[in-house]
Amino acid sequence: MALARKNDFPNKNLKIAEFSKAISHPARIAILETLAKKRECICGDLVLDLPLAQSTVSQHLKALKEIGLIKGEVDGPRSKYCVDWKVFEKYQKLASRWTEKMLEYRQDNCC
Amino acid sequence: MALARKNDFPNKNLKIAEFSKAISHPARIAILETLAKKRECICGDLVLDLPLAQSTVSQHLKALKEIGLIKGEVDGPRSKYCVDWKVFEKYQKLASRWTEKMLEYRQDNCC
DNA sequence: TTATTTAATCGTATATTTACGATATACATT
DNA sequence: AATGTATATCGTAAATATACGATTAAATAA
Repeated sequence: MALARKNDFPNKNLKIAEFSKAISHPARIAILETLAKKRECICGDLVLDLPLAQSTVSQHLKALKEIGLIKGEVDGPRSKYCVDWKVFEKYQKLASRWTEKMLEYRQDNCC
Repeated sequence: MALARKNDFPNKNLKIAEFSKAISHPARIAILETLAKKRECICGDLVLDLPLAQSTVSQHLKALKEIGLIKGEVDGPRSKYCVDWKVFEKYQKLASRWTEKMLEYRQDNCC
């Protein structure tokens, strides 16, 4: 979103939007799932898992890293990644609280 | 996402991504909130609420309508919208099940 | 009928996202 | 030292998203 507009919306909503955007692509969902499931924090195995080029996977990893959902660590010639659970949980709570609050407003539709 | 790629990912993940994308913009979050809170399904009041042009709001409404999260109804010269709660709940469940399943994998980070 | 109001759509500009191949870098192996 | 491997980054193309003003269409009000 354009930087100028960011001030026009409440910060909590910006955070929810940010998290949602992170998981708005199936490749990033798959990456998060794989990192969560594997005991060892996978690196280039992700490339093998996904139907995408190495550079594209790297790009998605960078996006996830930038908002803090994953952490990276260099391990010799390769890179390890893992979910940053503290951050993940923080976002998850924000998002699930929002959807639950939404559902509380539920009523018979007027249209 | 490119159409060709859609077959490369599980359908459930595509749905989660779709929902996430819908709420990946603060304007659409605000629209959903407003529609949920107001008894009457608002129309152009949304434009007054948001720091965006009428045409832009219309565009966001269209996006929400296209994936089914909201429904529209013509009421004289104006348009009423409301949340389609059945659809909202369906997506919400998908998404929250996913995040909860993710959290079950939580373990001490290896990096 | 004519004017007004409301909202969708069109045209368009700009920014962002997604994808790839090529290249660079950093470490390991020989 | 030279080679190989893993991965980040660069350059770039194409698609999509976001925003706006102008226009259109449809209904009401004058």
